[in-house]
Amino acid sequence: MPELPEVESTVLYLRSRLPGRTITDVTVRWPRSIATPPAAQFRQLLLGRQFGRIERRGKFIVMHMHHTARKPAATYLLIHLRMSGYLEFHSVSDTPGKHDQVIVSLDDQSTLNFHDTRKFGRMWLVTDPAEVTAGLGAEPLEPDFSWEALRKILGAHRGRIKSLLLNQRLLAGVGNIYADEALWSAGIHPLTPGHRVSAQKVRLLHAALRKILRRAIARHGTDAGDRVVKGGRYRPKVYQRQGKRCLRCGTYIRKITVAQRGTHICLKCQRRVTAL
DNA sequence: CAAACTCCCTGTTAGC
DNA sequence: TGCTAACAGGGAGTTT
Repeated sequence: MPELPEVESTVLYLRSRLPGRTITDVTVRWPRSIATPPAAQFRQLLLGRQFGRIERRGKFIVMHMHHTARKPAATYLLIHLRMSGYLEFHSVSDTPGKHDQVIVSLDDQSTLNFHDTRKFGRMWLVTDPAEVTAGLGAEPLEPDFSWEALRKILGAHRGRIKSLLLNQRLLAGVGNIYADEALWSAGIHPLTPGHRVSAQKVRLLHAALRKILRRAIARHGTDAGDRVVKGGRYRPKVYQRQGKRCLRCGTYIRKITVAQRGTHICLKCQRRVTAL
């Protein structure tokens, strides 16, 4: 499931091929993949446009589309891969796969295919990316994201820390894999109330988050066996390792449910905080 | 403010 | 073997 590192890897990949390319056709095979505008308009507005800068905000891919004489309004194409989406280049002569929901033809005989088995992914075409990303919280890899900034976020909430880490309005880009990895690394139990995480643990969590996210980007993300991220070489330390031994202490990794999400923990390394 | 639940989807897996 | 039901999960929305 694409999270910050997987989306960042996708962005780096797209940057190597898309800027400068012009769209010659758009085929929407599953209209609900387009959040806005309606599919026909989406296609019409994209025809003849050229790709500009490509960025990431949280788990969103943000692509600037150059304006043209006929289409002067600034336009941004945003993509959220959600559970099962990924982007892949094909040749125009290739037959689209069963799960290719949107196909964008380019002026170099290639196509950009939005493959999405579970159809949860979405694309937006807007004049201002903020229309989509306005509610997002801090970028954990931004230089100004200090441990004090994390402390301020956690200190303001009594909810379970795992829920807080997954909340995109607080932190942008962290999902189930890296939330579990960071909490294990920092030795924090996922049910700990945010405001009860000690300053020392916040420091550890802050360092762990950044280190793990950077490391995962360098490894092109995590291949969690869902084939969404092909060739990702980040190896989780606890995620999906239930029943195996903790790499730090040897205790068996447990799997529990927190906030309706599978959560992997080492009960010895991640002590539950009960004292006030 | 927090937590739980519902919905959107389909491949995978467990159960019979 | 073949079928069905449960399950996973990001995020928006609704209910408790």
